[in-house]
Amino acid sequence: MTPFTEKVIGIIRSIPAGRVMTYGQIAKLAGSPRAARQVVRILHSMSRAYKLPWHRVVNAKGAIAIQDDESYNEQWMSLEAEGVLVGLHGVIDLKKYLWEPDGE
DNA sequence: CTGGTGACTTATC
DNA sequence: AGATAAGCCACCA
Repeated sequence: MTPFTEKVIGIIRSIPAGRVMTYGQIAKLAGSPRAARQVVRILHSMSRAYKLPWHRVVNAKGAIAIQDDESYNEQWMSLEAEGVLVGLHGVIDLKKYLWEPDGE
């Protein structure tokens, strides 16, 4: 367990319902602006153990990044359930839903 | 230990 | 604007 991991977990846990964050933002807030991959790995790895809202994390385009259809569908449903309108391509309107902790 | 990969991002061409 | 390269670091073979 590294400090980076703990930060990432804390950041993801702080994402309010109905809002999303990008991997890049999380990585930057955690201390490594280009460590988006680690965020992904941590998320994938810890979401199950820490009950993290991984469905509130999307890529830089504001789209669902998952490759697995089942998980993709699960994220889609979770977002819709929180009031986030997801496009048919899994694209989310970042201008509306992107949560910036600094601008909170 | 070495090497390759990944639910990604940003900068350059 | 689409394609390429480099960066990041944990995990698995």
